[in-house]
Amino acid sequence: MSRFYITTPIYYVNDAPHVGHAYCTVNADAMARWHRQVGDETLFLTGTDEHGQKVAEAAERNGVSPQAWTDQTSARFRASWDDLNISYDDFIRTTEPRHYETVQKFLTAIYDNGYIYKDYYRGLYCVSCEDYFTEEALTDGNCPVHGRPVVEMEEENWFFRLSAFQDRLLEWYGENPKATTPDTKRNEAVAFIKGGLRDISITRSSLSWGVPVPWDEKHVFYVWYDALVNYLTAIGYGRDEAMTAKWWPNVHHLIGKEIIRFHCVWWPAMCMAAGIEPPSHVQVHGWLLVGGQKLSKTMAGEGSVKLTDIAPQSLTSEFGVDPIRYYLLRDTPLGTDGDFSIEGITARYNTDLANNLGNLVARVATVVGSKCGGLSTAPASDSPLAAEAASAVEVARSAWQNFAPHTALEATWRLIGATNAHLEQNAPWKMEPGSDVDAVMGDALEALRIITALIVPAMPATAQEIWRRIGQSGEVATLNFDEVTRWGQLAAGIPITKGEPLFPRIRTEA
RNA sequence: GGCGGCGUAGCUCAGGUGGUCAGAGCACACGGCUCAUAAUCGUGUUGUCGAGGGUUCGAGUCCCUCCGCCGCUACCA
Repeated sequence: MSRFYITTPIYYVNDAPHVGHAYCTVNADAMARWHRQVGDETLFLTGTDEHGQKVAEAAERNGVSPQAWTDQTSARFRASWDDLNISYDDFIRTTEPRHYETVQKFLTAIYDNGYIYKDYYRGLYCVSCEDYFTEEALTDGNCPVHGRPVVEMEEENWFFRLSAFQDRLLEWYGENPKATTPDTKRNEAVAFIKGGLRDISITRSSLSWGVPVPWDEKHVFYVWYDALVNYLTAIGYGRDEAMTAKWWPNVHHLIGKEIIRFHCVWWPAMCMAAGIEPPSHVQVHGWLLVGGQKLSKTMAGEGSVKLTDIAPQSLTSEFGVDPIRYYLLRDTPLGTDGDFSIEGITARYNTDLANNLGNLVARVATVVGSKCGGLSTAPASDSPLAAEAASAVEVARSAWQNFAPHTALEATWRLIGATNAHLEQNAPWKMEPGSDVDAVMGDALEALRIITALIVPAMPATAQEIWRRIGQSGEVATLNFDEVTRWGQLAAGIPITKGEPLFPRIRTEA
């Protein structure tokens, strides 16, 4: 047995939970569920990032304290994840005492190792924004937000000596080419490092909503520097050495491509500076890009809808939780950008869920009812479906192991297709009740039993419902993947339940 | 500007090291079946593999040029 530690980014509380967050979180959840199925001791971490100037400002605008504000907004993420059936083991908030303690210990270790020094940050500052801008970011030499002149300012900051890690990072990526996947994203990070690393300021003295710098009370850590450390907070860094040693550095950070630099450059360097191993793996995913007609009609008065405008719950309430989970996992391979559209969801729903899987469950139950007295029959050990099932199981296993949910599901649906074909070839509905029908339906039921185990990571609730209908006891998700997917275990004589259609077909207007 | 990627059937895309590599799914057409959510099964059509040139006995697959699209090129979610 091994361990599996997977994380999502912690989401910024000022954002409303949207489909982009859901995409990442559902993928992490499916991965965590699969690893639990194979018996890995699993830790699945998500949470919210609650510091920084924008949060402080939003709280003030709303007339509440920053803590009260983040309490409200963090809860929206929990509600979204509960709705999507996300099985996180820990939900971290960066305003928790445990996080303050770990951040301070971690950054003090870097400080003690000599990689943090005091200097002045110089830049063009907009007084209205209370923010710095680069030359290129200006509009006609003025602040792009307020259109007012910027002033050259300098601020005393603490800096992290990122430049000291350029060679070590390159060496590390040379030895660990799979530390960031897919390769194209790793190449991006490496190219960035090769371009030369500059030191970066990691504290602010202009605001107080952050983790205090232990050796300089006038400063708080810049939000990214506190945020990245959450991955260590959850495993007790600085507080529980045994727990930290147990989970680190074998972690899988699932992130979006927009934050590669922080996770694939800064974060490994920070770990090196603190004297611990860098995270073993960062899996980068692409973005979903909004397309389609309906979305634009319903959600945007004029023009384009952004993915960040779409609340996950607006989708689950219309299509159901498992269909949305399935769509997010199946439609877009992890690592590339994908299209997001209502038409796409509907197509997946009708084709894969209603026609293939749902209909299979229904027709099997009906024929068992009419030809086998409603009771299960035993599968044949030499059924052609046994080989199909073994193949699907093998492909799925390898795919989940390699962060490719869409491949695992594709293989599962090939088995569903093979099972439908098996029924067509044998046409049990034409046969008289007896051993021939029993053999055909035993094979179909057994294939369905294995299919059910295969869809657990993607559609846990649906899996459990099919499990119940085919007369199996207990929770399918708790059964060992390798054992439960072995052909030939279905017992005869168990009542099979027909039930309502699992996924009623969606009628689309022409 | 520099570095990197992409352009393959109507759509979404597979195609390490050149020789069944011209493919899959969806869509479409025809046929079968009627157990099932008008679902399902079988068969089939579509492509000068972005353009041009080169290397080779042989190139989506290597080289050059061009066209088009995209990403990264540093800090404040």
